[in-house]
Amino acid sequence: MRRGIPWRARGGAVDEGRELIERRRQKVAALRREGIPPYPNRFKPRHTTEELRQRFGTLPAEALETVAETFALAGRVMARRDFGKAIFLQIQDRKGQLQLYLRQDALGEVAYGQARDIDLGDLIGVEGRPFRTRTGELTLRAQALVPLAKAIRPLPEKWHGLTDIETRYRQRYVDLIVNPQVRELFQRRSRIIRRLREFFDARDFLEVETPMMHQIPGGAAARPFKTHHQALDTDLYLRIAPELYLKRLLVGGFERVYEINRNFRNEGLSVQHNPEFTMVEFYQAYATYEDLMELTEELLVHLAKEVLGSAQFDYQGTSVDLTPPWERLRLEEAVLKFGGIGREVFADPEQALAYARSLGVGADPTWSRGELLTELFEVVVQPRLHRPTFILDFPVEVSPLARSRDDAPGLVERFELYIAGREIANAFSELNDPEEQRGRFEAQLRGARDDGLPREIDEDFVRALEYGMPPAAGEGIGIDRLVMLFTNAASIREVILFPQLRPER
RNA sequence: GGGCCGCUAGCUCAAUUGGCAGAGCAACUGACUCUUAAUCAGUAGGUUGCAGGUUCGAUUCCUGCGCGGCCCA
Repeated sequence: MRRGIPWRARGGAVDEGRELIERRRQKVAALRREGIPPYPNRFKPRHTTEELRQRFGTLPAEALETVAETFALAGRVMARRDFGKAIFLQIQDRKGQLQLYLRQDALGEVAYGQARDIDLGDLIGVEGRPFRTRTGELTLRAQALVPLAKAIRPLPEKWHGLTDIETRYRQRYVDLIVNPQVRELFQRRSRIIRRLREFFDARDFLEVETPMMHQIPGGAAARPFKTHHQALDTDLYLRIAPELYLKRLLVGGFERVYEINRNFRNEGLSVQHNPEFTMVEFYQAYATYEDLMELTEELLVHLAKEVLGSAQFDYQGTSVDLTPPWERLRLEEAVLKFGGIGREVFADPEQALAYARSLGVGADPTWSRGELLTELFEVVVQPRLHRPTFILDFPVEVSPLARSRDDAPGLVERFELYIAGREIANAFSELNDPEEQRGRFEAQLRGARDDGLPREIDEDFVRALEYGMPPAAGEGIGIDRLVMLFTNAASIREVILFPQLRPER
């Protein structure tokens, strides 16, 4: 794995701190020699640091002295202050930290001698009674101590901690040990997803799981990851969207479904894009995109209040207010408004193309009006959509799965939700006319540029529509971006436990 | 893919114009039975991301590469 001179440490990712590690390995060997297992799994913690804090956090010292109960905690040693015949340790469990007090006269010489070999980062079990130190800190007076897992690598520095972004992502486990705010962020992410589930469950949606491996990638426009199934001797694609399967379920009679799961897109990485990302996608029969706008307002306000306690919060230095109703702006109107141009520009393809090129959009005459418009939108409008805004009525040629407007067949009943300049959601009234759907797919094939993307009509999806899909509306919400918003994270990598990075060398 | 920035001890960071690679924490030895970034005395720890070039001499200047960050496409 590591190349180069094999007989010397090279400060590589794996070999760093050889001496520090070697010293700790020797401690492990010493424990074994003394018959003390360094990695036992027998100790059962009966309490957490939080329980002690809740029960005794405000109890005065004298009252604490009368507590006869012993407590059993397990945790990681985060700090150590040694006084010769007494030691203070700070241990951390999933709920927080608590100080331990070890005395030679309480533990006995043998046990105390073993305790002196405890290193920062070790996992230990401890039993004892609580008391309050002279400085007022709630502390557990250790009566017995047991090693649970010896750490042979040192933790980062206690004061500055771990700040190197690359190491934080590559070794997220260390990040989580030493950076409490990171732990809290992922706890919040979990809470957001739990509330999301509750929201849909309460509205009689059925949570489902559809294939992650697709024979025909569909439901979105994106380059897929390709893989191969040996036994079937078939190429498969990691899904770029679950849409076509969820709509099959509408056909099957599940009138309200949702799925929270990963999508995979084989495209660039950025502060807003990770190759695998989590979406909630949901479909409701007999609803329109108008209904989903209201549902989305309700959902996000609900989540914000549950998770942040308010519909108003700070994001990256500016305040966001989710109080409905949110602005609704038609796509073309938005481009005209923010671009400061007249309607006539889009009446004339040449003028429109020239305008796009003047803004650095690499458009050419093969682009449809709709493609030009959506591209211009991204450049001219999107970065300036700070307040929550629904962008409505996209061109049909960029929305092959959406239902056309009854009054304007070139447009579809679709919205994208933007908050703080970021696309958060995408929804539409679903196209359920099988003939029209087939026509849209065929038009797509005809208009396909040679960009290396697999092009194939999902015949089974059309066949499903032919059985009759109830009129419906569906929506996808990017969970990672939502979590970014609710955790004030500037990069999507901050809200993904193990973001994709280039291989370490 | 392009531009800019970064990469020095396990961690966080210094190093003047190109002139002896350093500090704090962590570690190690010793002292200390109520500390809170404990304190005190001492010790050890480096292929300065990698490869090449310029130079008497390179952490420093140049080229290429790797990884990361930000911006752009």
